[in-house]
Amino acid sequence: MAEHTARERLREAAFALFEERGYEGTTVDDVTERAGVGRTTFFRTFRSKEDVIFPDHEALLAAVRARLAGSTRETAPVAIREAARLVLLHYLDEGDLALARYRLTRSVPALRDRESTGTLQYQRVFREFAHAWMGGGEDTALRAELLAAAVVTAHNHVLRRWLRGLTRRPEAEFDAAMAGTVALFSEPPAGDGTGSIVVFRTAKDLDAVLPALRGLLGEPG
Amino acid sequence: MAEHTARERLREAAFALFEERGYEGTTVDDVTERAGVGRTTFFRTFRSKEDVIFPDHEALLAAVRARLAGSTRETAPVAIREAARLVLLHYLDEGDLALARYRLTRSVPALRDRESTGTLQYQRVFREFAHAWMGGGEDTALRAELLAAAVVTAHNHVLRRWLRGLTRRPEAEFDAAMAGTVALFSEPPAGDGTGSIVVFRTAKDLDAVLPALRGLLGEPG
DNA sequence: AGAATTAAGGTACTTAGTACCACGACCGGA
DNA sequence: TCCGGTCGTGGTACTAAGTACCTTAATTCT
Repeated sequence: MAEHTARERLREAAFALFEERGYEGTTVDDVTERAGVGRTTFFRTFRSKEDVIFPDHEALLAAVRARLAGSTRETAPVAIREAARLVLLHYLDEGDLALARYRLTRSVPALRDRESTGTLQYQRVFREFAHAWMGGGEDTALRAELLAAAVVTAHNHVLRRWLRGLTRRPEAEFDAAMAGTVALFSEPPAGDGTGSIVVFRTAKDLDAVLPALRGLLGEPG
Repeated sequence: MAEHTARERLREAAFALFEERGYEGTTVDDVTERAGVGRTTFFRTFRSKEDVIFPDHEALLAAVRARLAGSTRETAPVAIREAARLVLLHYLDEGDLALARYRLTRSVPALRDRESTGTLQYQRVFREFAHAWMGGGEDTALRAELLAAAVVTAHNHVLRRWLRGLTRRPEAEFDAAMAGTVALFSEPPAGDGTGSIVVFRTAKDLDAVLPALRGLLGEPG
């Protein structure tokens, strides 16, 4: 179990050096030297120099996939919210480490790109499950993609606000943002296929139109 | 203007070799050898080995930015649609080249990642302009992000369908997809701020509720 | 024609990442 | 206790992308 120690030492050495000399100004040899391990060990522990910044990305992605895989069409909305929440909570849990990563990804284009592809992997997972839940047909492909994009975007938005210190209640904000966005793309009622989704704007107040709407829709008991 | 020739020769040699031996199995030296130019010229013409696959990404991004910059809040929806359409048309115009790129990006993870970060750059541009048009406040940041994500997602969806040979009318599909998505995120009517956006589902037919809706909303002349 | 600027090639170097081998610790079995 | 295997680790050597710098040919301006 010296693996654990080596991994930790490498990660700490890397973050420290990246802050001191910058990411590009630090070589892998510098990191291994400070960590007191061999160069080979670095590339055995992390696939690449960038990977040391995103050490548990794969695990987190797998967790999201597992959370979604354990769900069905009926529980899809809550599964999606909770899977995304899983990611948020992971970052919140990291604390300072997440902040250090944020500083790096903001200042180093290569790392920002790397992080972007990471979030797109989440998006892809959400899309695949959402599309499967929608039946997998070509007609629902776009909606699944839009849903996945919206989920990831909303998550990243809240996460970024927290990383910038703009909120102290990230979970609450996340719930609010997620509820608003997922609702837009959720599935129409299954069945006869004659239903409609209506989106409209009005200059009137919501309370003014609500009673009439209820009447219009029949408001079944 | 021998620049043009060298650039063209490099691009053709690169695509040919990538198809023959695969992307990873081809070195930059291989490409320059077939193109009959020096190695230095390659890296002067393209910033990296990956760049040869996406030669005019920067120019296209600038075109999008220019199209958006020449617009105002009032014309925002059409500007966004046309800016995105600009990108689509560029790819349609490329024809076989776009198809070759698609084959490569599908099979080589590094290239897929690279393309992803490219699309995210578009998304970023859309977001910035959309957010500015919404006033730039924190309260509209999420909506701007969602809008940008939706625009890029819809564009990519249609583009991919065309690349896969699933449609012969990409422009028409694009217009349809774009109209549906942009409408969801467009700005509420400016003014007193008392208006509402209503989204609801009904099992009834659209025609059945439409007359009542018109009456409800006052249908001003 | 001669000088100056520009485009291209060549050489040498740095660094990420890979392949392969060697050494030592630990561990089960004879 | 010794022996043989495996595993974690380090070392060496290599490939290939990307950079820095210098040189040379072509073109243009005076």
